[in-house]
Amino acid sequence: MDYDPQDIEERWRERWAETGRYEADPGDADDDATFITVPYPYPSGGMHMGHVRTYTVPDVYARYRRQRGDNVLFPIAWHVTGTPIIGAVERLKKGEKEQLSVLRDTYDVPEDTLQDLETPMGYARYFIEEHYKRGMKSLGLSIDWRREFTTNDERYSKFVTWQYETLRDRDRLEKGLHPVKYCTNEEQPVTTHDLLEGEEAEYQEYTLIRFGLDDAVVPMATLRPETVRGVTNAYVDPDATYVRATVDGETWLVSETAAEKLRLQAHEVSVTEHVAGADLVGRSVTNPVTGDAVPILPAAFVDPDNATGVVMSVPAHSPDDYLALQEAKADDERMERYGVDPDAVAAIEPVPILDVEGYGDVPARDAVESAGITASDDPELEAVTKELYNREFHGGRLHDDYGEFAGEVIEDVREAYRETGVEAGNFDTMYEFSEEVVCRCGGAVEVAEQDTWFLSYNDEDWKQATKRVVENMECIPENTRGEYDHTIDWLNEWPCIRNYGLGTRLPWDDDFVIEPLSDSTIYMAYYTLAPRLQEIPVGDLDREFFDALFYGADAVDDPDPRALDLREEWQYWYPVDYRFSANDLISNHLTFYLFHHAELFAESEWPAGIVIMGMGLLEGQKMSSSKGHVVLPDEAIQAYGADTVRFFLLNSAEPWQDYDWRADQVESVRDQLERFWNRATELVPEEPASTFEDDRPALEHVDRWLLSKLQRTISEVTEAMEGAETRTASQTAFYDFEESLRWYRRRADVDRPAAQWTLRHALETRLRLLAPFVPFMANELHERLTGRPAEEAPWPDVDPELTDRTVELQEARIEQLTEDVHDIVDVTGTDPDTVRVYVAADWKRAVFEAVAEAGPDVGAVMSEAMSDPALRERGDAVNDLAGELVELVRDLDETTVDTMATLDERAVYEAAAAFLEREFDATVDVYDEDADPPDPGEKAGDAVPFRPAIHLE
RNA sequence: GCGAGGGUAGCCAAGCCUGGAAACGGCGGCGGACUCAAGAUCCGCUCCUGUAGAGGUCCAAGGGUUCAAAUCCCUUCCCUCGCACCA
Repeated sequence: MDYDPQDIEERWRERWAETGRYEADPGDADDDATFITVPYPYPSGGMHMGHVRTYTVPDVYARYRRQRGDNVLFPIAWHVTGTPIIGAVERLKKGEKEQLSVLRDTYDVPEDTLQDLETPMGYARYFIEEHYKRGMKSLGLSIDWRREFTTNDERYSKFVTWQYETLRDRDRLEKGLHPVKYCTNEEQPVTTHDLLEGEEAEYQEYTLIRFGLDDAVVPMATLRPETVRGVTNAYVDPDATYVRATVDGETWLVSETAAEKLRLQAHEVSVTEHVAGADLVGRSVTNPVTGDAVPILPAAFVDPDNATGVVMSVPAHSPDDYLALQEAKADDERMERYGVDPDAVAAIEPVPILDVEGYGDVPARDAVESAGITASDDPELEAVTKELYNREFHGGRLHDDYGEFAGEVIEDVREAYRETGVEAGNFDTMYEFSEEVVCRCGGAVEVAEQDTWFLSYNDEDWKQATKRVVENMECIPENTRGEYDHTIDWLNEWPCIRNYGLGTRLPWDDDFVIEPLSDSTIYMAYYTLAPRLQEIPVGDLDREFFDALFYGADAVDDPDPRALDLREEWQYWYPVDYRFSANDLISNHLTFYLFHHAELFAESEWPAGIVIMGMGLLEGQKMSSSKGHVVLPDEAIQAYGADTVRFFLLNSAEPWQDYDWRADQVESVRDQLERFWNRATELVPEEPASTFEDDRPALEHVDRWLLSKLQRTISEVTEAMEGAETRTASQTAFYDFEESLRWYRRRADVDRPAAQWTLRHALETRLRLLAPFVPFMANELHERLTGRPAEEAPWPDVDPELTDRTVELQEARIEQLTEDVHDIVDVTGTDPDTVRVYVAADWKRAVFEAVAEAGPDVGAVMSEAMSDPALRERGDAVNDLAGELVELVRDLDETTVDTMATLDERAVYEAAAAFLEREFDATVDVYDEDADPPDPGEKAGDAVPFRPAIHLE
């Protein structure tokens, strides 16, 4: 019967759906409950091959644990919180070309369905049903479908509400100011998806150095606050409009636009007077740190729309400032026009504040001079500046007048220096974007500061508790452990609410919604409750209900019995044994997951393990739905079958390694599976027999060899699966054993009943090992072979009765001999009629015994051998041979060597003579070297134990 | 810059932790068997040299440790990913 994956797979899908095969419920207390999760998909688009492995790896592990007898729960749900889906719907409604192309071309959304996607939940629902669910079912994922939910469900919101109320009570939430993107036209915060320009823009935190001018503060914005001692002058744009304004009760002088920005950034601002930039030029301002008075000079390069519109000049360390100063000095006329005394300008000299290797006293001068730059419009200036800034930041050491910071490298102390200045009242802070940002409505977007709730991931005791979670957790691969610790150390407060989006409202202020990374930290617990929670009215799911559920009957005055009932269910499944996730989520989602479990649940419910998965490429390149560079699971399953897709994904790399979906490789996998299928069906009997154990025929040497290899396969596959090494496991069960089978078919008369029995036994075992990977094919064949699906059969155990080291070693000799004869045939280009094989003489054998006795040490072997008078005579020859044999034995364990010592080589080769005659179409004669054999090629003397001499005629 | 992971024969890729095989396997290529033929299947070969199972030169580059290094150490070059308030 031909391999027809579509037919086979469809039948199993139906069967699994009809029987609810993977629905898991709590069983007996002594059951082994295994709970496996994976981040729920975010259906802002369709599922493509990049997602497929993410869900297939945990499925394979789940199937493995089930075969090992565990009660396994593998659920899924849908993350619809936040703004991406809303953004996608907006773009669709506006008829954006790019968005329509992604939907129509990349994800094949039918034309008449597009309008259903015009509401957020309609959009989400389409991709959930038509892509994710359909794809997951096609792939045969062993999911308990009764437990699915979305994060927009009202009961889920009740659960998140409980979580955030609890966190607030425990002081893990705090209120504070936070920079947000704010559209000045729409007068509201916007997200990255709302932007027309500047999606890449970053928040830059400027330090404002509070220079003084009479009674007013002139805040100079800088990213390098430590250069404050090197300021020689200030610059304003003489043509721009500045204002005198009251800012938080003080008088400030800033550009007109800066005043507006300061107002957005939580300052009280009222403008009292407009001032022309030119009127400020020529006046002097006082440096708050040094107390020095420096002049304000005119400069056209000052941008009044950036930061405060007033900049300080540090000519010793800024190439721009250095050149601007040179230009000012060279243009007396211009200075005079603005009422600046040219002599005062001429007197300005750069003031160095740090030393940096590779530059002289005045690094900026060196930098521009060595690059041959003379004008501030030189295109090379930017690169030179960047280079200098970098060198100064990473290697610049501050001069002595920096007090406690003297001698320190900028990189290490900039932040501390800044804070000291802020505390002393000399510095302030202002945010600005790194580039221009424009809203889709056309309005300018500025940085605003808004009151926000934060999760206090910076709390030291919370960090410590989370580190204990990591300590007790299994990290796969192990080298990710440090990354969690690193993230915990570095994590700061996290703003956990947004102004809009789908999801749960902040319980005490429904203007805000809890953002996606914050509403998904403990939802694994919700899986254990989801189906039965449906029976409980939403109104009953209050704080008390969940307190009773998660903290027990004693936690509340009047516990709801339904909550206590659910508590048992939760406790049965929790903790999560393995969460399968992706590398880039360590620095946020996964660590949040650990934080919240550490805080909210007892140690016994903490995450037990996380498996990190690598990412997927398509034909060597990153997948991208916007470029259409994706493969949809449906297409691939249609073309190759789900088993092929699964096997390729699991077999081409270990879960934590990156993999590359390549059509030619996938095709080859499909061919391999087909070949396997064809071979297997030849062994399927007319009537399925449940077992052949009762009528096992007498086995021959080769049969025992294959069965012994099979035992080795079982133990290797099992060990690999325990470590979630799906590549090693599938490689071993499939390809490696295939190698053994190839040899077996060559060696054995496979029509014998014993061979048939052996092949069927091996097939049955292998189907069970492969069932997690290719469940459709493995179950089908196993059922045809034995009457029950592979997944109903237990995971194979190693049968010590069938493990036979001696047989394996014997067969290895025959393989070696065959290969050697082949080599000689190839090299000589002859076609022998006679193959003579000479087994090493007895004394050589004795040397091997000495090696086995003394171990891999030539000296020890020699003293052992020399005690034998017969060997002593042969002195040098024994020494040479001992060296050779020690080499041979070095890597082998003692049991193997001892077994080798008992091997009767002559008998082994003679038993294989018939095979060798077939193989080479020649007469094969086996002789003892020391029995005076016919030796036309004078080869017999070359024989060595386990390496017989060969002569071809 | 910081943190992580890499660079292995035409391509993909194992081995590296726990030094001791020109280095698993696949794809592609070449030759052969079977066949009317094609496909499938099977068997060889696929760094260089070689009419005897061998020798030579190799695992980004350069040094070092060692009797012995793809494997350990150092230096350099190159690639990928993350560095947040975004899922």
